[in-house]
Amino acid sequence: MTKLTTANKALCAWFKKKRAEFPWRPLDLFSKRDPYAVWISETMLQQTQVSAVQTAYKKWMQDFPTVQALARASEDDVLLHWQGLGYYSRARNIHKTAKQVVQNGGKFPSNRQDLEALPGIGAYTAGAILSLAFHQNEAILDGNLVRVFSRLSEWDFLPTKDKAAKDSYWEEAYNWANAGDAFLTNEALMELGRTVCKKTNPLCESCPIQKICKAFQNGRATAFPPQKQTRYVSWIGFALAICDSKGNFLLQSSPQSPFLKNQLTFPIFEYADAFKNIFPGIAENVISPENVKRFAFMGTVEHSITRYKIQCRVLCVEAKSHKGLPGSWISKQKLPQKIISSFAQKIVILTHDF
DNA sequence: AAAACGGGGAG
DNA sequence: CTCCCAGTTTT
Repeated sequence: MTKLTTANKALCAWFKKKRAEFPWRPLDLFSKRDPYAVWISETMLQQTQVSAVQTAYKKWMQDFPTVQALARASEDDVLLHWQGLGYYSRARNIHKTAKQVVQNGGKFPSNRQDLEALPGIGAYTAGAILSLAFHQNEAILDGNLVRVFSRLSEWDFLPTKDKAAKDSYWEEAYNWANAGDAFLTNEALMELGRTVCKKTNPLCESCPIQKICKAFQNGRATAFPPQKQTRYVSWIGFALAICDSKGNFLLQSSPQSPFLKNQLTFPIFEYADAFKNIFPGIAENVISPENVKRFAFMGTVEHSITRYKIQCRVLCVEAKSHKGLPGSWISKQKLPQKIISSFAQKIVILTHDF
């Protein structure tokens, strides 16, 4: 019995005993899971913390219980179910893939290549579906496993460093997947990373695989994996909430914005002088001064989107006519269902006093 | 290889 | 306030 096999047994025993209950986890640990449910939960969990996903997942599965039901739904409805999770391209890709899967007979592919050809399914999600749903010994690699592997071997590099680095991590992931039942091992490794082998304050004394962990033995767990530097960018600008006399608001996608590029929001601009109390000249790119009936500054919205720290002044404008104002005119009551992002929702609130 | 993509929550 | 989190796609 190899060292890894022994460690894997300890890991899985720990997982069976200590695992948390989640809506996407089957009561019977050994049952094969519905590939559709695995796909939805694993995609929701990408870059999103477990606690934030639970409510959205339950509602989703209630309203779209099968891939067929999802394929039939409207894009607006799908996005609405994704509200609050962020990375909305994930929802659009899911919708696309659902239609594709139904088109092809409603069965999910059961091999890596065909799965990864589907929109929104990459190496991680494909491995998750193959192992958790089909019980194949396929590997996964996510942030949790990277942290665990980095500490086990004291690897001072991330898989994003270069191809060799990526190959090392995936090779380790396959070693684990083949050490026992991958459907157990994969989830156990993620659970270990989430609850024990944490980024900060790791609980090494309760770790079931501390015997094979180099970083633990050297008391250097928190030195791994190496830190990646993120730099934040401050973004100052304003949003135009343009309405007509009946209370319809103009929504556009704002391609010149560095964020929320492909979704319906208020026109937004980066503008260093956004805090001057005048009608900003740049607003005239959207609406001509002759078409302005009245306008008012409503306040400032603060929000973070990926690396951008946003300070956004909100300017409400009543237009005399729709002429020369392309986009979608949405009634005030329907704004909350048409606007997906939390950022734009904050703007909606400020328009109430206009 | 690097940047883009969202939001909530922990510390 | 800063930082992190069950990745994928595009540039």
